[in-house]
Amino acid sequence: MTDSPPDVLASRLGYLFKHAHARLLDVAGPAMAPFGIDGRELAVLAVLGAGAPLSQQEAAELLGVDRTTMVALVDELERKELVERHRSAADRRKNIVRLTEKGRRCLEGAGDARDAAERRFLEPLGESGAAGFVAALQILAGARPL
Amino acid sequence: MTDSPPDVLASRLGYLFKHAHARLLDVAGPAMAPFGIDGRELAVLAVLGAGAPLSQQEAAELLGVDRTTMVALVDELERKELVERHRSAADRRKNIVRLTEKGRRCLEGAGDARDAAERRFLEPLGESGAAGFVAALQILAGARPL
DNA sequence: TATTGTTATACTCTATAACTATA
DNA sequence: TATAGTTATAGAGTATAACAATA
Repeated sequence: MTDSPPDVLASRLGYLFKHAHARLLDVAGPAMAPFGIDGRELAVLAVLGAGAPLSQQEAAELLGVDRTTMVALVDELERKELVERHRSAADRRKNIVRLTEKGRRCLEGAGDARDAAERRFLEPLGESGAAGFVAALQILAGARPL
Repeated sequence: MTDSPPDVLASRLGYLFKHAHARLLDVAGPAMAPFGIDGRELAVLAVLGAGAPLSQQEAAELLGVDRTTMVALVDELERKELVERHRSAADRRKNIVRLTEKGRRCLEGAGDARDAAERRFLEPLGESGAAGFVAALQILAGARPL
């Protein structure tokens, strides 16, 4: 990553998104590493642990990834014994994906680590600056009604 | 892209960066398409058009891409007749990459189109909100001293 | 020896198409 | 016929290793 980019790039949103995201990964990646998962896997654990039981496809839709991508993601999480597939009794085409006890502990530990990493990442903005930034980002990401 | 993501995701910076960036591409991609280039190619034209003549490696460092990636990028821009390679007389290992007249016109037109697209993207934040957001993003991307 | 550009190669992430089993 | 999961495959984008020309 470039440390001091030229002016022609410093105002380009695409460049700024890419590099800000890369800096976030620099902080959050090592924070989650001790738990043996990365950010995408943590996001899967989070939606599975959030509330109602989900099928693979339902989880994929929530995360905005393809259902074929979800197959590999669940394969890996199952290999790590963090989730289990169960055929749905109501609709035997569906795989209900459940957190294991180990998965729940991992979600909790890695989630806390990632939250702390995000706070460190946002630190340069100050407390109110960080809150305003996240709110703006939620609007731009379409995660919040206008 | 998910339209209304669940709460467990709406506060995650990685998710927000990914989806905000995707929304930006939705707006900026079509805006640049009439000029036959994408955002990465426009970024190359921009650093080449900014000031001093650059070698491939120097341009690659400014953009934060690998020098092997730059080879393919310059190949494509040369095929479109937007840039020209010239062996440096001072150091014959180096390729100085220069904008052609066509490249300069493309930089100007596509640059304006992209600027307008970015303004539309930021519109929901209001004028001062947008300025604050970009300033914060520059800090987080390391594009601006703290 | 080190550096620039280049090629070949591989790896990650993602998407499309086709198959299976269920509905 | 349509859907959920799966597999195979292919396309970006990027990175590593090795080579030729040059320093």
